[in-house]
Amino acid sequence: MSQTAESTGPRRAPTMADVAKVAGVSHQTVSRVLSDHPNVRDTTRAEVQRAIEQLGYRRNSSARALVTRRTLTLGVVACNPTLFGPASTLFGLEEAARGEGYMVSAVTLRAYTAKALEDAIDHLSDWGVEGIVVIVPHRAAVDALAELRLPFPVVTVEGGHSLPISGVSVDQDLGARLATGHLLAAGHSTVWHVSGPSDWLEAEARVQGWRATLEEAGAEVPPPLVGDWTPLSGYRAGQELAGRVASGRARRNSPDVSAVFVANDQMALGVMRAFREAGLSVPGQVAIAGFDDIPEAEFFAPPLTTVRQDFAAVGKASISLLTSRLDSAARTEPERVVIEPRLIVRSSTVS
Amino acid sequence: MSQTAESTGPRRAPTMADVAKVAGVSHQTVSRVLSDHPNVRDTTRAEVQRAIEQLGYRRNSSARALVTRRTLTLGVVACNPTLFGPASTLFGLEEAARGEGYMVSAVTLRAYTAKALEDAIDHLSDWGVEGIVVIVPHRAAVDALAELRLPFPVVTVEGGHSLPISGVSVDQDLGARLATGHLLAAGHSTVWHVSGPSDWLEAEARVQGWRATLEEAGAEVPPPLVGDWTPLSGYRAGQELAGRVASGRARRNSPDVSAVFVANDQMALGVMRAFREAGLSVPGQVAIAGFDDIPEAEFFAPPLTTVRQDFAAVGKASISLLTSRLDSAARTEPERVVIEPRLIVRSSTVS
DNA sequence: TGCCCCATTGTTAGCGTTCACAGAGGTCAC
DNA sequence: GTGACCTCTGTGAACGCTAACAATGGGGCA
Repeated sequence: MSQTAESTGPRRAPTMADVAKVAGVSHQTVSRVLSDHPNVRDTTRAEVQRAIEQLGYRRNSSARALVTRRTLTLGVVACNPTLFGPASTLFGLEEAARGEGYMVSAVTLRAYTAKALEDAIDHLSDWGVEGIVVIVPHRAAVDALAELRLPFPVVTVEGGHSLPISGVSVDQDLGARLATGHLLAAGHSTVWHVSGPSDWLEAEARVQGWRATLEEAGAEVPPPLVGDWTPLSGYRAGQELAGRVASGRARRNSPDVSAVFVANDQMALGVMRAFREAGLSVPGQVAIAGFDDIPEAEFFAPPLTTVRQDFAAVGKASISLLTSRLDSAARTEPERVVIEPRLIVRSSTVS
Repeated sequence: MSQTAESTGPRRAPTMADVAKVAGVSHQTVSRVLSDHPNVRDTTRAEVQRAIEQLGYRRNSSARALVTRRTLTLGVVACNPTLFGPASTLFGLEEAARGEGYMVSAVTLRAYTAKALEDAIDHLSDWGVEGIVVIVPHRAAVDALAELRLPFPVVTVEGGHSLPISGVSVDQDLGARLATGHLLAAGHSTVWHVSGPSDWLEAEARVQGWRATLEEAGAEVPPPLVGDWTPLSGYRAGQELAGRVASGRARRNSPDVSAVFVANDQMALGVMRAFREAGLSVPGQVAIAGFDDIPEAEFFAPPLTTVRQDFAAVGKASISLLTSRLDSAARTEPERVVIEPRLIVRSSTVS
């Protein structure tokens, strides 16, 4: 960190010309030193370095960007960064971007509408980002994204594979299969499901994996309950399920509730609370599996079996996808990276 | 969202001059239209707008920043944005910044060292941020920050009040008093404490508030157990406390464990798990209060009494502090905003 | 009619870099 | 000795924008 000039008055930041004058060279030589050009005599280089130090000079990024046509800035559109998944992805992503010399500017989305997405991207464009990562696993948003023909590369995170856009995603289908399969293997005749909102791609993929696993095993497929990722919605779904347990098979011919696969850990927490309040023991009477492996999951009552997603890897992959497209100006085909989730078995499914 | 030129070839983005030519005016008139200058005839303005639309023109932010000496970019240094607090703050902060026409660039910190902080700030400086918000409530970091004499305004979040730097913080002391007082009022003879790492300012303030409350009530002050904010560390502390309950007063003359104030909700979760495993009922045998009110807290087993911090307000306040310093170039005295926390009583403290 | 003023538009000069090229001076081989 | 070539350095021209000023033309008022 260079010291700021301590002189009096609101003097302007020193420029390359100032450094050049102090070092007794031309501004171009200063530029060469700064960009590590080989053809600079060592003594000259030292002289310039000293002048830079002395003045506390910093290269003006705007001027540089203007002439090089590179802002070295990447944009990120994230939905709610308060959620563990997006936040972790952002974390890994920023680290990777910084490692490659880029700056990350993030914009969050208040609403999941095409308009909001456009506004966010507009905002980023105004600042001259070279490319963007969109972490908005929402169908409407992704569709809107496909409509936009943007002048820079775009990489989606959990954006599905239906569109010709590069993207990184965790294999949600596999994750759901792991969890559902695990429950079936434990001897449950079928597995209920509390899903995320149906317009979220991740939610849909998990439903699909869950359903396919049941069908392949010849198990009955109960109607999924729909939540909104929040613990509260899980709680409501849990109350509904607890009611079914109480009334037993009698009710509507639907199968026994002895195992539930919940589409994320937060909702699973809500489901468990509802069961607890209904006097149902987990896993004694009902086994529960979640998705995400948030840091708290291990400490739930009981510790939650869940599907771990490597969000840091997702973030890293999205940046490398983006920067590779930036470097090879050629419009290559969309690329996709799929990351495998892992089942973490804890006591919410095994007694 | 404007359309990108669909023409063939990798043509450069249109400039103001291009727009001017199409509209049949000078580039300066285009500039006037873009900055809503009043003295432009309506017909001319319309003409220019049409040309802009037609070409898909966007103002080059670098060129603009170069001449106006304003990048309209704010930097944020955040510690682990995976934690609920920092993430929520960032969320509120970004929204506020965007509202005021700024872009937010975030850098995350891997390590809590002065070096890491300097690197992060260096990185932001390289991109020409006009000011930064530092969300690193870590003593070493804040001290390091004070050493740096930066050429732009800095606002800390939870940076304490010992330094002459502007900052926003939640009244941690008050929060701890609320929680501790609540437990004392419920009839507990004293309250144990599981604190955060001692080099975190928030942790220290909470310890202070807790201790002061006990002393003022004439209650015994048990030695605080130290955690690291993670559920696991809470779990360990919980095991330790459970051991004390088991061995009763006999042990070391320390007071009964019938109430625990835990410095954050995640650790409280760990403590509760330890108690559960030790066969201790909450709140029957031990009452527990946390801090933060993470979304999950309401669904813990049992739902957790905790201290809610309005992180969104913190983020918003930090931006308004920062932008006000940006506008009034005058070096005014450091300002401080303190936000009051609120006690949320749930069943972990009342049976 | 003549003058001033205002609304509107254009012209010119930077902002602080990098790039392309030119020039100076030395080394080397013939 | 001289031309080719290499190393090092400097000069001038962009990059795309805004700010300051100049210029034009019309209206109002004496």
